[in-house]
Amino acid sequence: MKRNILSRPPRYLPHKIEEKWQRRWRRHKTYEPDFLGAKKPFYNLMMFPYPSAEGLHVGNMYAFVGSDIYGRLKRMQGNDVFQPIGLDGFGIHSENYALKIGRHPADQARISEKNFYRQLGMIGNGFAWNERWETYDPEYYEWTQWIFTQLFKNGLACRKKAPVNWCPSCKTVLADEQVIQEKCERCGSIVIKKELEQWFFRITKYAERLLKNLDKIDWSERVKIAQRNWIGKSEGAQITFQLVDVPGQENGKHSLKIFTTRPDTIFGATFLVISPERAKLWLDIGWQAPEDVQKYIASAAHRRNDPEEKKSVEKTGVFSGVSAINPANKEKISVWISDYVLDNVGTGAIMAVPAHDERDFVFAKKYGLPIKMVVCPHYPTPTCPVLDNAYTGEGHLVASGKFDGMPSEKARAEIIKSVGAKPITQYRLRDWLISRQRYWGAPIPLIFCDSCKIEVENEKLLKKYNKGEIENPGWIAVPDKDLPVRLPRIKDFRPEGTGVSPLAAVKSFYQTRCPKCGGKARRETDVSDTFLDSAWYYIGYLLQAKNEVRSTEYGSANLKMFRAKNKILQKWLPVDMYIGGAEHSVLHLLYTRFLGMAFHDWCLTDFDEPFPRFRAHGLLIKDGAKMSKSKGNVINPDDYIRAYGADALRMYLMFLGPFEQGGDFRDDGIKGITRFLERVWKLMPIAARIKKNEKREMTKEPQKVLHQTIKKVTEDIEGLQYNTAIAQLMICLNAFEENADGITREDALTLLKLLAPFAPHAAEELWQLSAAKKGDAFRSIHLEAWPRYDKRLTTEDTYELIVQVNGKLRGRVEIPVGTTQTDAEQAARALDSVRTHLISPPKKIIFIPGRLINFVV
RNA sequence: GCCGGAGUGGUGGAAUGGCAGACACGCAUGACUCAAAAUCAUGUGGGCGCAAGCCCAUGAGGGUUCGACUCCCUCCUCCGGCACCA
Repeated sequence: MKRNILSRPPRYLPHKIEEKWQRRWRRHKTYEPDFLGAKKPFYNLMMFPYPSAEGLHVGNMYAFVGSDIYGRLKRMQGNDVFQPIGLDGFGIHSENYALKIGRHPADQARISEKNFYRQLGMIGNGFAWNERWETYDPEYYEWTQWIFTQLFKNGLACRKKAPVNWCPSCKTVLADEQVIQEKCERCGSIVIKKELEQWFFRITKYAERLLKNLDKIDWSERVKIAQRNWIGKSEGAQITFQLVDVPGQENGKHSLKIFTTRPDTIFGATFLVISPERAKLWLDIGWQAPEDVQKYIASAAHRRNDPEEKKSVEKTGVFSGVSAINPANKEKISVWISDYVLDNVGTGAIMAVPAHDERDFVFAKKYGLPIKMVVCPHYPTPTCPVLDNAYTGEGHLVASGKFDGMPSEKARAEIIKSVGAKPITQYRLRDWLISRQRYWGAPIPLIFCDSCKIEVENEKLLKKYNKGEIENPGWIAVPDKDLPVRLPRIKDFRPEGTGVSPLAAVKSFYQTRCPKCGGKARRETDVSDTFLDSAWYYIGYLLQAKNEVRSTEYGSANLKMFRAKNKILQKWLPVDMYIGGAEHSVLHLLYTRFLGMAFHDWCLTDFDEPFPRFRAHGLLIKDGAKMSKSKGNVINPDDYIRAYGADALRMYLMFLGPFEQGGDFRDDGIKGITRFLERVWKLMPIAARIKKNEKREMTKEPQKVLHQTIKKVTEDIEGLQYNTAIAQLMICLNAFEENADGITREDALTLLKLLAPFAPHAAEELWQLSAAKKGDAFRSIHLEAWPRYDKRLTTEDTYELIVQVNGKLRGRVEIPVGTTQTDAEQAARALDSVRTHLISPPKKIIFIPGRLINFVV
């Protein structure tokens, strides 16, 4: 084989080799780990894509290649790498497209699937194809449903009536996390609030743990910060104010609880404000409010639901006529109703301290309410400034009775005690709204039985129910043996906007028997949020491990199945390296952590953080803007792969900027990579001429560069600094070409190994041509050992000393490593440029061995 | 408004507080060619200078330091996230 290339050096023709190696790798199961026998399991995961009909775009490829390079390094370093692939094809995103083009989502899924897998195969990643699966596969969503029933049985799923986000275009409710700047995450329509009864997952039960665990996981800092903000912990107090002047009621009969993080400012609380929703509740229980107040309450509620009006930041409000007593100073203050108070935060009521809260200040100014300063930033200077906006910082208390002079931080606890308030921790995080009134999703595996509900209404059970021991009366989980609840193929899958799923019109679907009493019962017809599908997929791949043990063989015995796979789960989980987009900071990544904790608490797994290490990749943009269909700047990798080959595109994508930062896709740079690969191609036959044992006198330079390259490429891949790793490979090639006679075959093969993660096909082809002997069984370069560097060769024995005068570069001298300051100084002074600038004797000499000498005059 | 990230040649981008602009793209000139493409060679931040060389330069302005792209403060611009969260 070697002789061949010597006589007729082959040209680099990517399309001739890439498909060949992709096929061969699959046939030889090059990237399939031995799940039970693996000695050093390494789970390398990249967020799986949702198969949009347009196909894989170059941004997906960017992320996948970045993950693959890391995985390939780990594999060559001797790990058993598992790098799965699948499709997140259930859910609104896929369904909306199907609706748009008028094709059934199930049919569209098959089409997209084929196209996606074709494209994913072309990019040259080391995927374990055997374990792939799709979230809409009934075998997959059987598990999704089983997890749902587990959440239900463990008290983490509950049905609640609450004001929820409703997308008028997608005609379904959405979780808080899926509302991006008041808009639907999928279609961009402005979301409105609707009061509906829905299924929720109790993620709030885990709020503190989700927050605290962030400290122990190794994640991109920006994602941790996003999660911290989203969970939004705030510590404060619940304070009770007695109400007076309630029409037709005795004073002191009613009270109002408010939440504040600044109890220290209570002496400055000059009025209270309640949300319009809260006020409406008062009306409902018989409050005789003046007519204008009633009017306001009705209009404010309307405003909140109007997509146009809700954008307004202008605060409106009305005096309720009711007053309250400030428990700190016993002053009588007015109670207002305003839309700037949110109903779902705290108690839906606040104490307004206009001097120390921006919003209260604006409101007080507008309605001429008193502003009383109680925290002074300049204490003990008695004069406090006249405020033209609120002072929200810390200081010392004034006008606060016996607390005068106390630092505000300290006063918080003291005042809580003195007014008999309750210290409380609040989270911004809300429960995860899981129901969707749509068709294309996993049906929620619950059944409602009227007669079982009535049972709850007997006295004994009712007591339990009231104590919170029985939840969701009448609702029963579909037993494991009846899973999956198959999504029927229906003709009319269009969402109606009536608040129910299209499945609610399918009698054969919802009519069923109660698993408990056997009576007539009705299935839940909503489907679950897509994010439930993706919240456990990392386990899903492992459940697929070794194709022969598929869930069908185990029937519906899911728990048993889980246990049967336990060895594999224990061996491979948690995920060693997870890479994905930062846009999932508070969506997928939060939900997955929540489920991970639940699994752990149910003793299904022995870890509570599924992704101890996560890195967010950057965004690939085009002409400074995000790639999107609407802008028409989405790039399909197919054309580029056809023209330049997958290897060139891979390397180009990785070369255009730091992986974690992203970059701008401009195709003029891809040529440089092609040139590089062609030069590597030409170098191999030259290097092959010299065998190891007849080693010529190796010039020191290229060998040094090679070992520096091993070091740099290894470290850079570990740190996801792919752009500089590629630059170093180029430097190495440049050095090799300059000394083409001095390099050996071994040197060239080492360079190939370093190139392998980036350009897997080209590296494989050249490796097989140059390294493999005729008749040998196929052994992929990607399973070869990663090169190690010789420390002696990465360090120099002389160096260029930088010579500065007053910090300005004046020259350099070559001196041996370890030269003393005196000798270095002497060498430096010998330079003409130093002599001209050193007009007077230096006051000070800074000498940094190995680097520079600086004469300060 | 708050919280992140970033601002460096014509372009993408390199630089543990120590040679600013690695590595590429592009461009220019030359070689090869009838010619072009490809390839190879050389040059390529700005200003002054025949040259050696000198000066200026990392969004703007200050500061710390012998020395700042890098650390600190103030401000401007862009990108991303959150947004009346009490």
